[in-house]
Amino acid sequence: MTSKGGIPASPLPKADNVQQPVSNPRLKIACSNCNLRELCLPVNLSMGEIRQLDAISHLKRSYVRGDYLYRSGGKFQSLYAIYRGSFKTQVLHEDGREQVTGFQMIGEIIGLDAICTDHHACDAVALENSEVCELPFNKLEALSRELPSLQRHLHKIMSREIVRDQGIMLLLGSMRAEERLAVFLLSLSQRFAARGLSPTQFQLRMSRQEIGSYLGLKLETVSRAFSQFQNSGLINVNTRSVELIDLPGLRAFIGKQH
Amino acid sequence: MTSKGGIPASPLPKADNVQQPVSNPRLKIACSNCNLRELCLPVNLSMGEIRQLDAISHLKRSYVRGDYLYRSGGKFQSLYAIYRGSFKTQVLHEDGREQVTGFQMIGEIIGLDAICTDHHACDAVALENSEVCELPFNKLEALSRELPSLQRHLHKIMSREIVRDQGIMLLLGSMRAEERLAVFLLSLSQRFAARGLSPTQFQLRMSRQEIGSYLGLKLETVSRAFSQFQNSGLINVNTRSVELIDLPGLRAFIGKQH
DNA sequence: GCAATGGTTTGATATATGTCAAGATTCATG
DNA sequence: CATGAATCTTGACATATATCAAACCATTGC
Repeated sequence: MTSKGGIPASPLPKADNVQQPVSNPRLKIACSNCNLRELCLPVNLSMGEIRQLDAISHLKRSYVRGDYLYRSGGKFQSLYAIYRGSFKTQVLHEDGREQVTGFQMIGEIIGLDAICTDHHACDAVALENSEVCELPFNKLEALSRELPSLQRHLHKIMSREIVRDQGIMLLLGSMRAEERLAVFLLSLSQRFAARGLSPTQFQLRMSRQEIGSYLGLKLETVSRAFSQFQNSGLINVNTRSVELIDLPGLRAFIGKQH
Repeated sequence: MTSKGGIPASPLPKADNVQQPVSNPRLKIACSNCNLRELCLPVNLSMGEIRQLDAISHLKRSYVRGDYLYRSGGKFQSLYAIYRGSFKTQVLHEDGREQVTGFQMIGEIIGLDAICTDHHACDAVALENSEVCELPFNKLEALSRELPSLQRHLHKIMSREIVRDQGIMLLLGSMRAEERLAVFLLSLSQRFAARGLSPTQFQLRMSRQEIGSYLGLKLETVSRAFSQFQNSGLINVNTRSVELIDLPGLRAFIGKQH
């Protein structure tokens, strides 16, 4: 395994959307140990409850680009709250095909796929220097029996993942290439905004090939779609840095015939 | 709303796989009120625990083909365990596009999508005469705080849904039309087998159009793929009745180039 | 039992995306 | 700073699936 627990990550490259634990008031700290946020754990816990949650969350672990957080088939122990950086999850088919099933960023919980069989159903790979906070699932379950609001939040996180996946199914099943890219860019924009980062200027952390895998397209098609948006004046794109110039235009683009 | 709670369903058409509450030993009864099965609720509950579960599950409700079990946007109250028949779930995009996100059959739990927002994120529509057992979610949560094995089972059900959806993403993102149909048929086969029904002979409860929506294909493409399989001697198909002649052949078909 | 309706099959053709290939750009490394 | 390795872009062409259309079949209701 290539994961390097505990080793401090090297400095991040300069970028618009370097994801530091910013103190956005919307993102209240719920777990002082790992600085977990509203996005991953509930805010309506008392200080005492937060301390309980704190007690079960392990120390952070660091990963560099390409490191595996976990691998498909690996034994399930914990969920992970992303504290810094980002990951992709992918499923591999025996014939070598791979499908990126999601990109996860700061504040999101990863590993839910493993609960049903006690073994991970996908790989999770760091897209950049990243840190996660480990949440041993047994302890999380035990604590959520004590704390109904934690229990409900855990259920909501799982349900949200189901809804998100259904949205991807809609995208993969019935949208054209450029619509898929528009949905993808708008979804990133929204997630950055929710974290107090710019919704219109950001760095992509993934390759055209990875975007293509996620969107069910070949990398050339993704590249062409980027160029099309640029030519239409909807975005500015230079390799991995993206500026969304016309958000309403991008939104209007989705669902249009031709 | 077209759902007709409490009205007894009219007699089912004759078919190979009429889904009655058969007493397959693998499918142990876990809830005497609604006769829930291993597939939807845990078997390792004591009689007392089963009685508790029993107490929270409402009486069955009946639906005929086309009835809505719930609609997108509707307030979330309960999960539903399918007791007889089958449903489809679909998400609708404002532009009129629809995507079938799943087909659910006896023993499966439906409604998990609604937990995260307290409102349903998709429609659930009966594909035939069906009955469900309503499980008020508040009560289910409360009881699962008392019964760790129920809690774990609920988590597993949600996690299984996530994994299932990721499988569909792989299918939609990287498989050819005939592979998608093969995966679909094999998945049905396996689910019928798990219910003590024939894994090789069954009636489809959904139209070509619905299969197509689920698989990200047009109905004509689905029809052609059926015909291809028939010509290759892999299956026998006559409108909605299907016989899988060569299961290994179907399996081998998946992942083949061309 | 027959018409009407909706679902299915099949054919001919169009088109969006994939494939292959070359060149350009960016990134990593010594 | 130079070199090589990835990654990205763009073009020409191939192909799988969509679209359009017609005929066929099955189911429903009268």
